[in-house]
Amino acid sequence: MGVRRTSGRDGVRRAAREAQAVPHATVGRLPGYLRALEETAADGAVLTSSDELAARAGVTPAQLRKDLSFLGSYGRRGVGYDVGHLREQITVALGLADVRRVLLVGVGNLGHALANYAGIAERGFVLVGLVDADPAVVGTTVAGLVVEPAADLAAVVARTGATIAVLTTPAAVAQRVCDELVAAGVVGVLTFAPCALRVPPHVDVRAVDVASELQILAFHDRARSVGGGVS
Amino acid sequence: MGVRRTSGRDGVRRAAREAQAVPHATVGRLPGYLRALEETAADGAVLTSSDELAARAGVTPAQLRKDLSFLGSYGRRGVGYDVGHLREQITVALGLADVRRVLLVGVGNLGHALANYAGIAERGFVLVGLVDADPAVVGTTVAGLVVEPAADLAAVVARTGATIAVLTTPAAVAQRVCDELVAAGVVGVLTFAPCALRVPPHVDVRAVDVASELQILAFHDRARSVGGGVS
DNA sequence: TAGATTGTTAATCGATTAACAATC
DNA sequence: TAGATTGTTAATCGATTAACAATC
Repeated sequence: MGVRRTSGRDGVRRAAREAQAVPHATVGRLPGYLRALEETAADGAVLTSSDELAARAGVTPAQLRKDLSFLGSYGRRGVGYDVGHLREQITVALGLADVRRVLLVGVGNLGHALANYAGIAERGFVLVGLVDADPAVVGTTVAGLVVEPAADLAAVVARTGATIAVLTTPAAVAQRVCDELVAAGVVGVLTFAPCALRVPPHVDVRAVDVASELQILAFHDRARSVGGGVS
Repeated sequence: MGVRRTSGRDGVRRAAREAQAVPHATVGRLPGYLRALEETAADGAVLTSSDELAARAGVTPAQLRKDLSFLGSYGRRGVGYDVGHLREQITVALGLADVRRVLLVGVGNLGHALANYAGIAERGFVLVGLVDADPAVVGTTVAGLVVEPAADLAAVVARTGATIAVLTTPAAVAQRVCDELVAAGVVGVLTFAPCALRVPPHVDVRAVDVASELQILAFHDRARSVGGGVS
């Protein structure tokens, strides 16, 4: 920890080392930059600037340049950024150079919707398996995949080589399923279950809780009506 | 801005003033604390501690106490926190004392799933309207509500008094719909569309992008395989 | 050369952590 | 009183911002 900025020779090894040092907050914004670059590319532009890209991504140009500087120096002063090249660099930085295999556990309403969500396949992932505990759902085909029983979870992970899982089970079973996923070798979990998940340090959890998001919006809504309305 | 800690007399007025000063990061964790308290209450406990509550919420006890201190002094030294009372205080702080009205725009796969998501109603919100642009969907009943046409959006906001909207439209129309929502008086937007939304300063946006979340997981996955595996 | 735009530095700001005095 | 646990302080840490030198 605390790798101090050196004068900066040896290119490749530096890039590899620095990847470790990309701040969390920056990593969280990289997907937005990638999205912005894809929009720019779709418009046919070959070159872009921190001003344009930042505007598209909804951040300040200073923030964007700072963030990109953690990945390397991929722009040209006085000129801007090559859209295709920067896109490639961010793709590599995010680990999307090769497609990641995703397993979805819990094929209820939400799981069903996510399985059919095109954005997943379009942005570097393949859905490789579906698992559910409900016998009425097991065996049905969703998004081109046959739903497999919860009892086979470990086997499905092993067979598919999934490293990332999407968890859309009821909260009551989320921790148990998560433990099984981790034991089977999954290292990233995106959970929609409204409960905290405990995982070992080598596993990464991202939690999306729709009700929590609404509650955060409610706070600001309230603050607006109660407070004097300053800014 | 920058209200300096005063010696701390006058209780009620202070609570109201300080609500303005709750840090963003703290606000983001309050829903988790509320959830943890609800679990604790369900277990029949009347009293809890920062240790227990923090464990349930997945944070450190120091973090939890610091966060709660921004709301006021609702615990008793040497004793702990009264579950019901703290729950009430956080509920009030989040602006959930009275139910917030939510409008959902975009009744596709995901919108359908969210409309039927029980967690929304259970945690302080009422779904008051559904809007979609597709004539095949308009007029159908989902989650007990009749889907209304996109052309009536402003009228639906006015009639229902919705202040918060959930946006599950395609990215291509998200900004336009968002503008209409804001013009109609909505002050909080939870969007699932994979694009940055521009809103005036008095409006709050929370964005959930499933593919972005997966990409963030991919980054850590990659860092794990490339890096030496330090921590 | 003049104008444009990056990459980096340094200053500021906000969040987290740890320790402990207050107090039940 | 002794033990427990909060609420607060101060130190640390990380993130953001703004300005500008480097350089195309």
